[in-house]
Amino acid sequence: MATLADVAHLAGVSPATVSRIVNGSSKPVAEALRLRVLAAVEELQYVPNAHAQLLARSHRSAIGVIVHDVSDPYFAEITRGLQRVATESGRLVIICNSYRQPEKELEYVELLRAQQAAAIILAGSGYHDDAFTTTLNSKLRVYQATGGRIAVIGRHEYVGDAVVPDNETGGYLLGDELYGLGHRRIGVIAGPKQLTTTTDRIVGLRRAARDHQRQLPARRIVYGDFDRASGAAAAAALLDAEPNLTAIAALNDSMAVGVLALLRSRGVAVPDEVSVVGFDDMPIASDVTPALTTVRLPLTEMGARAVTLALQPSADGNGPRIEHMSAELIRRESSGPPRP
Amino acid sequence: MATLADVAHLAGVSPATVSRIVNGSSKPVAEALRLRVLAAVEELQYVPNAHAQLLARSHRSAIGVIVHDVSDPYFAEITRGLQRVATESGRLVIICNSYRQPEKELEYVELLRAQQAAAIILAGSGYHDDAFTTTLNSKLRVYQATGGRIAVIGRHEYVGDAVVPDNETGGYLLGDELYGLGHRRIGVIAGPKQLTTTTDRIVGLRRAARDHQRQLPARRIVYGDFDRASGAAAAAALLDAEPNLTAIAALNDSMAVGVLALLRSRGVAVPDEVSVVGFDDMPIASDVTPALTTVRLPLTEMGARAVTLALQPSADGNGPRIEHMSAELIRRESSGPPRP
DNA sequence: CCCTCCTTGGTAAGCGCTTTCCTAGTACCG
DNA sequence: CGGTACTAGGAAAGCGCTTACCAAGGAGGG
Repeated sequence: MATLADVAHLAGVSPATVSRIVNGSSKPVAEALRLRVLAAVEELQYVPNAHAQLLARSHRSAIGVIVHDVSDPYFAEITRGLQRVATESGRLVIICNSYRQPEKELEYVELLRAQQAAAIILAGSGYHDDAFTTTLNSKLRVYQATGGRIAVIGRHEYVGDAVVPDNETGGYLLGDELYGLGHRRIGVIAGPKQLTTTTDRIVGLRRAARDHQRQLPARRIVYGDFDRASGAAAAAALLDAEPNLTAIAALNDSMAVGVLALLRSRGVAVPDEVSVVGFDDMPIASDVTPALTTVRLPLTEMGARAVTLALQPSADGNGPRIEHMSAELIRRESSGPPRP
Repeated sequence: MATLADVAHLAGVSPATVSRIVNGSSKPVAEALRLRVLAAVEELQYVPNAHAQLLARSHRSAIGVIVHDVSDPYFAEITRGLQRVATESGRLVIICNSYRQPEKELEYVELLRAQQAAAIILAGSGYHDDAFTTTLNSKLRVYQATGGRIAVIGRHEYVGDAVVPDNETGGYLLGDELYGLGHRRIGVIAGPKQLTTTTDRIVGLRRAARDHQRQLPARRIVYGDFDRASGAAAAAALLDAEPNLTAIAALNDSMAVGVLALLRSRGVAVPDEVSVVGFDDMPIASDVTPALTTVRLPLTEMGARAVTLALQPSADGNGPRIEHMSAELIRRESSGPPRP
């Protein structure tokens, strides 16, 4: 691998000069030298060693993002927005998949610290696990203390700025829609119990029930894994226990798609016999039959905001900034009034 | 940020000792010192600077992967397999999205070289653009010359080892299925013309036509973008031009889903009036109605193989190794015999 | 014509770590 | 008890780059 010194030697100048030319430093350099050096760079196919640069400059540049899984469309969207902004300011994005394992998140915070990341973006739901939250928080605080910036997407119990989607309102919109259509016996397929996303959405659903003078009994809530298979399984369990449900609210679209598949296999018509609604408005929501009524979250935008938040230091140092992102009901064909 | 020297100072030992303890070097260290150092590490929340380590060790560790877009399920699957293997051997994976812009690929090769990546995995289709191919190849060769390893997924015109999915056979399987069912007028919705993936799949389709004593006229091939919207648009164009098609083969599932949506909107029954087949067997293929007949590629496996290939130096230096991954027809409900 | 000031390029001191080589201390043998 | 052979820890030389500081030379003014 060609080094700065090699280039300097070939061009017959000092390393300092090469460095200045290659990085476009403010220091003026004679045109003749400049060309000679550039020619040497080209000849040796010189590319500066990013690690050495980082070490010498000692100012961080990369941005780390910790998600449950990038291949999940939810995080893919967020990551896309995030990458756009980061790339615009010439920063490398390091993507870390925790696969919903809390310990992995801790490891990754450490790794990003080791990588001298300028900021860590924590995307995805938090866990209801106080011990873990405390540990993570203390690790984050250490990172912050050494100048690291932190932004969190979709949870709020951590240090650092936050972009929070309005999960509670989203749940409310879904509940309001179903109760408004006249449904009375509604089953809910929630995500993992320990995720705050899950509980927030349920709280919204409950509030809608209350507003419609109904209630949502705990036995009608089944917990899944936010994936398709668990959606189908949960729907089966729900229908077996409560055969006369008229609507099922799945708390994300993947599970809703699973519900749709199960209902089809049992010959249950949607929405004529049972209405189904999802959450997140993933691309798939509009591709299934019937197209899914769901709640849209501005995911790309959320990713972009998180980076922006992380990169621009808070004007005044008073406390973390929080940006709320609103949820929106997308009405499609999978929901309708219950059969009389 | 605490440094090695800080730890050494706090523990009252030399930096060398701390380094040895922290990295678990082979050199034996007295237990008492060891504990004192570990305590200091804990107290200062010391994490070694990865860049400094890299520089000092001067041996590469990260793996770079260049894909069109990770949020595309096709690449998401590949990346997942790749990450698994890479993480097992303690390597950082740097994901680069080219968004199908050739220049971006060149930039990323440079970036990965700067990052001292141990290997570059090039995933996704190549381009039919000789100038570009030559440039990329020369950049890759420079990288290779300095000890970088290269593996390529799904194309073969480059230096380095390759994992190639059998696109041609996949196309053949699709064609064989449709012609075998009795279809005679088949429309094809291909991907971008300049991608080798597209042309390989078409070649397979043509071979199947020949084997069935038919042919596939160029006017029945429309080129899309591998995304849903272009699938729908292409299907519309195809049907307007050739109203009596009995089958449409989309060369990936996203476009097939678009086709399905368009047909539904026009009230065309699938597969009774028109059969539809896709390619890739993305998760969505089994979620749409009717579920999509398609061709499965072992994507996760391909990602994993690519890393393995890249990391283990070829036993004998004779030429790049090529691993073929077989395609498999997945028969679902979207294809059937043409209406008599 | 001399002195000063500015311009341009070079010198060298790190950035935080690893690792080779060395030294001092200990154990063991004759 | 003296000498050899290890052993455990430290000193220091880089890894490839940036940048503060310095020096030399030329221009311009008195």
